Amino acid sequence: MSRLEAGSHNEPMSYPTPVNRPATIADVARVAGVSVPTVSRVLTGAARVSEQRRRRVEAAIAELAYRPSAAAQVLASRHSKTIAIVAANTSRYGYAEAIRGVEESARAAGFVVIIVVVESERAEDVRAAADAVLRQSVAGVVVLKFDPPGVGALKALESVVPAVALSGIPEPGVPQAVLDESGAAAALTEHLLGLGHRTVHHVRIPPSGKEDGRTTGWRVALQRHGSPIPPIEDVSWEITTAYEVGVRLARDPAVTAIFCGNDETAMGVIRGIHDTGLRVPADISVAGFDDHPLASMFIPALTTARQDFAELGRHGTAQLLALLNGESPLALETLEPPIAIRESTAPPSGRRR
Amino acid sequence: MSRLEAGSHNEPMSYPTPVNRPATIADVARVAGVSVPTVSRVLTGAARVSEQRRRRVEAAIAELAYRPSAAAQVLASRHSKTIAIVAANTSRYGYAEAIRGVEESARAAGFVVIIVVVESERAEDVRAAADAVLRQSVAGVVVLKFDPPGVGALKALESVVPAVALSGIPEPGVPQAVLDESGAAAALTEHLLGLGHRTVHHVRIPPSGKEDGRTTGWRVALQRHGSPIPPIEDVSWEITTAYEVGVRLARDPAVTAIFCGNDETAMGVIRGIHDTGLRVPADISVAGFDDHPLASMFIPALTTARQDFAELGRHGTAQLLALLNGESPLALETLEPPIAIRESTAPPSGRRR
DNA sequence: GATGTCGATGATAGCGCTTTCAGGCAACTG
DNA sequence: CAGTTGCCTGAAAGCGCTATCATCGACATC
Repeated sequence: MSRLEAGSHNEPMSYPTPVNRPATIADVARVAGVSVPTVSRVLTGAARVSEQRRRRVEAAIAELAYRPSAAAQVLASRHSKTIAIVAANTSRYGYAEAIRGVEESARAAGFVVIIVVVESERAEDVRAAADAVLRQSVAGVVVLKFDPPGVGALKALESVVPAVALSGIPEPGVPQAVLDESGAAAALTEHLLGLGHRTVHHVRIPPSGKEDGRTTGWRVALQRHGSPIPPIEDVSWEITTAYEVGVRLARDPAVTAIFCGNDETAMGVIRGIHDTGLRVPADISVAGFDDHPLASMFIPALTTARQDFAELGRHGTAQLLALLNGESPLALETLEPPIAIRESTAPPSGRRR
Repeated sequence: MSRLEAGSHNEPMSYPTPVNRPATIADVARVAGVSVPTVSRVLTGAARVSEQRRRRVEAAIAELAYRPSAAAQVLASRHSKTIAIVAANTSRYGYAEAIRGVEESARAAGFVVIIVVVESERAEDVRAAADAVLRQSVAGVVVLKFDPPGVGALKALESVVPAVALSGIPEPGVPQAVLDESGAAAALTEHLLGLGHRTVHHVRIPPSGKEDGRTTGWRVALQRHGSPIPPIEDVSWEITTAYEVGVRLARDPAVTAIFCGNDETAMGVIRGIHDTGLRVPADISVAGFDDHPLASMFIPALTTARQDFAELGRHGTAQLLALLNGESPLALETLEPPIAIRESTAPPSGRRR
């Protein structure tokens, strides 16, 4: 540590070099007895350095516990090793899992992740998020395009910074990884229809745009079967709204099968049905979506579509990294969620119609 | 935009100023007809600028869609506006909620959040996380000290960078926000004992250290009542392990009440009990912990302790911000989780002993 | 009228790095 | 042995900002 003071001869003598100032590249160079650029070269591998000097530099780095400043590196090299995740939410199941997937892949590739929340789809919130991203000089962005704020953020960023979207609906444009929700939603609806239900009601979670893949798949399957299309029940992310919808639907004798936008909603709906005295699936069948970790523990275990959000995040990140490498990645990568038939769906009882 | 080229007279004429290069402070200064430091002054508010110039600068900023580079600001000012969240996991319920709380408060205070995952408690993983944090020149860190990796990361960082811990056990040392788990765990255990159970079994989730607050509270309550202390059942984060423990405990006729380390585990345990043909709470009572959003929707609804992780995150962040402001915050801030008695606990049936 | 005082401004010097660029040296040519 | 090569190396410049300092009027003071 005293060696850190070696270069301080022309500093005011009043106080010595602060002992805890983190070491800089100049400190390393001094200790190793080489020039600053040489240290930089061993750091970045930009050019060859003689074995002997490399060793001295590495020793000095270890001795000083030196860590290059990311900020300085970005400034000088104009290359950033951070990527931003832009999302409207960070803690709900699908979101959190997707973020986990992105973080894992990013870290594995030596990137650091910043997380930028878009509060709403209002222009000012979208702008605030975009500003935050752009000020950070990130290498690229992964946008969770699961909802209107996500859509807005993507629009604001796609032309300014390398971006990939994670989404539930394939769409031309930006590179994206998509979990094909509409196919799985249709399969689930058809499963219910195949059980003998005359139609399937739908409880919709806040959609990403005009209509999301889950709702579309449901509608398409009903149309294909010539089944009537009942009015959609909307819920918020607040699970009690699902509970209330469950209570309401249970009171309508025409309801025998319900397809819910996600598993949490399905659990709320089932609980609502349960509290009216009806049974799932004996009286009413309920299907969820996502295969939440608790879906198979719920009583009854949920019939649902298996969505691997973490995998989605990993794929998206891989695409972004490819993009940054100049490889032009497939603009679209689709994962097909398989469906899991469990206990919450069964043939209609006949007691209802 | 042509004004951007005003300063490029001595550049090679071969190609014009790249049109999409983001504007720098120098561009703003040129367009506004002021010096660079003046622009900096209106940006940071570090000194007064005449009304007239301030307007011109603001107009130029808007015209050029200028956003100061965070990296350059950090480098020049030695003050960072980013804080790091260090955590072993980002997507499990308590973790995700705590992260959400931190992010919200940080954003409200104008900070950007980077997320650093400590893979395990192994020295190399801890070091990797600490390195990542330190290279980013963050203003401070919030460490989720919920598990051994978190404990390790905190140890590695606390003396190097302003840090606060989020935890379940009050501990002297670093400033921290704590959810007093042991009190709530004891209350839950006492609730079960009060119902007439001879003792309470415990299913432990991966603990943060030797023993976490949930386990301690349980043990203390049993001791206080002079109840026998049954061997602890351990589960991993994988919910199927909880299921298996449920099956196993159901087969032991001595088991009439179970206190689980968290709600997900409780649901797995209940499902396991259910699949052996026994009923909760009729045959066995089960209590969870956390008040997961699904806890009240589960059938039976879970008796549990209400933990507000997001609030914990907000408190921790507030402490960190105070610390950064030089105000020395309370080194310890404790939130008391109240308990919620619901359907999954009841008096013993007498059919078991 | 000479002298301070003060607020607003710009010139200048870095922050900690990477990136030219030119030099030095050894190993090859012919 | 002069004339290339080619590889390492350090000097110097500069990334986009902020901090420090000197300057310059305008105004107040004696």
